[in-house]
Amino acid sequence: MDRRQQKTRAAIFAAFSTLLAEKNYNKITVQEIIDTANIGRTTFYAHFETKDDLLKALCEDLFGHIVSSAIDCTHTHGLYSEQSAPESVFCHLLQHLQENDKNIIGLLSSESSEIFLRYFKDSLNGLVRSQFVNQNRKNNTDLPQDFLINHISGSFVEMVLWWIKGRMKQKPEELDGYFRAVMEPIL
Amino acid sequence: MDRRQQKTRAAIFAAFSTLLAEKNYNKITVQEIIDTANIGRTTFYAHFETKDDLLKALCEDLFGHIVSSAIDCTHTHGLYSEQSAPESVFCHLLQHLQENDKNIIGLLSSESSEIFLRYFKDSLNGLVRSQFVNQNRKNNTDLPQDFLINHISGSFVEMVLWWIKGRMKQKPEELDGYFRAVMEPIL
DNA sequence: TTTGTTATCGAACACTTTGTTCTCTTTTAT
DNA sequence: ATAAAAGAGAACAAAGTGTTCGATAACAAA
Repeated sequence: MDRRQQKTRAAIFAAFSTLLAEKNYNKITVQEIIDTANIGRTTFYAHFETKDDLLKALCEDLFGHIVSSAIDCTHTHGLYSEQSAPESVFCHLLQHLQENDKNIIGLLSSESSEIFLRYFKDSLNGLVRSQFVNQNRKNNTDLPQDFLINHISGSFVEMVLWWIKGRMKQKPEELDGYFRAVMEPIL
Repeated sequence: MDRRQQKTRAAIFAAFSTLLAEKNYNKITVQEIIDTANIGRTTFYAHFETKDDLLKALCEDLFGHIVSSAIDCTHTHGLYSEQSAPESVFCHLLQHLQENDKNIIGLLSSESSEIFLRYFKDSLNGLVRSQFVNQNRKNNTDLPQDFLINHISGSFVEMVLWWIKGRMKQKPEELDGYFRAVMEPIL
């Protein structure tokens, strides 16, 4: 890929992230992104058709990365294989988040956090589902598997949001402990 | 309040809901709302300053209603007072939703469901919190109260979304059972 | 029924944003 | 060095925003 394209794409992503930290997604105009990224109008539209298109690309970049990193983790350990395993996927995800790679934290604490939260949950849902299938785990409850998967990814994502909004005072391991506690009957 | 105002307000809400069922919130223009509601341009702006303002008013109307109805319920029963009480607040909420009062279901299954989901969760959070304070319940876990409150309302709301997206195949009582099962360690 | 008040209407307004097209310049890979 | 590709910048029509104005109709209260 052309170096110029890479730079432009990065500049647009950066400008978009900056603006998202300042104001709501709906209020951000393409013109502002162009100005902040310091690029030509035509250039923006050569990369993305619309603002929504840009959002989608950013999310894929963000969560594709974080989830694929988590999948590597599941190859060695399951979702929560060992009772005392500190290397659980969830803990790994939390640590990854804390490092604030690609400024996911900034986006998840922005006014438009719901958007990213949904994307995050969808990605996570796929991850949890694949683990459920692989494990072929015996369901010790009579709850539908689909419900459980949704409950796990939903609760995790809501917890992450709570964590971030509360300025991330807990350590990832601590938060992982909370999650284990409330998920105890099903994990 | 003037009869004309009531009619106009209702017409705007109806038009807005209709449009939300068709397309994303971001894509809806004030002009479309005006046309669908079949009112004059000036009239719209006499009622609401912006589209966001309209959204806020609609949400307050929706969730103010549903939550206050749930609060009545908590006066007689706690959140989950009796082991076998079918009149739990959560069950009550689910039944209320199923009746589809004010078309909340339509909005929660729309493309812009995240927006309404957040509003719903915030309302619910207040409800759960007040119950926690009133009960002055002994915490059988060592988890922060704030975390628990967030976990309960978050999980509930995520469950509702799952329910609706899955075409609400379960009965409210059934779903309430699921919720009890996964909330077992803390409720 | 009459009267003063008020919501609604519709046209017009300046302004911003959008997405596209054009030509010209610069950068890149080979 | 050269051809291909990417970016800059100006200009454009189209659509949406939020406001102002005067005229009309519906309203509540006397």
